Amino acid sequence: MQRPFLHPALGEVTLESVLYALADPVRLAIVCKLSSGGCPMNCSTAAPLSLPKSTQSHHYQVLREAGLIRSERRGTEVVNTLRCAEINEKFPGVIPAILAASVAQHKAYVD
Amino acid sequence: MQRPFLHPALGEVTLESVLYALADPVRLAIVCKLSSGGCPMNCSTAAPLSLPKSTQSHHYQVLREAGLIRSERRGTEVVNTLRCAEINEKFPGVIPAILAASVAQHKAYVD
DNA sequence: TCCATAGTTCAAGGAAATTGAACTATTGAA
DNA sequence: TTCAATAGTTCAATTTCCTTGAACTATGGA
Repeated sequence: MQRPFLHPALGEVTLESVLYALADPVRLAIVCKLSSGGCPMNCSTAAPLSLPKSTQSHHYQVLREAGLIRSERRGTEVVNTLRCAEINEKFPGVIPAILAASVAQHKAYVD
Repeated sequence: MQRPFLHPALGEVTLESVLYALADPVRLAIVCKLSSGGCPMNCSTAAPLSLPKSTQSHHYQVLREAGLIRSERRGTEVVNTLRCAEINEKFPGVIPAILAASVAQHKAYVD
């Protein structure tokens, strides 16, 4: 058995660490993908392609410790779900506004 | 004459750099203070006390380059104003939600 | 049992944050 | 005009953080 994942309680989640986690383009992309996917996703699926696995692993750890995702082992893979609903209770509107802005920004880039 | 401050055009402002700038506790505090003050404020006034001036200067530079503040020299001091209205056009709701969450977080800490 | 898959951990190199010290620019007073 | 005070900036050094290759662990299937 590998060491279990540690998830902060909602009370331990700070605005600064949430913003810090989302400030990185890779992590924001992961969160957007998890959000748009609608269902739990393993690490390789949600992360941008061609990113070294060790780097991916690090980014998932940051997202986990910030309280943004919950990770569970399922066989050989790790399945991740967003904790947006919880965080939205504590910091109303923050995550939805950021996700919407991220989508809008990418649309603007394509146009 | 000192070199003039450079402010990115709204089109150059990215969500990632805005979040990055706000992810730091000192910079978030500066933005909150500028927001709650309602009027332009010089650097020393808006920054937390006891922070070295060189560190303050660095944080203001990050805020400026992220597009969050506009800085103008007035005599010996630099007067800073928030660019929230502009950014709110580009990324609706992001800044208000973060500012509200920051206020709520500090209230919760006091309680 | 052996191999492939999916991640983790560790260590090293490179990039970024913090801050003391020296500097610049402006203002006001003598 | 000269001097001193005020408000920031710049530079350089230290420390701290990020990225990633290499080696490793754990699970599941052939």
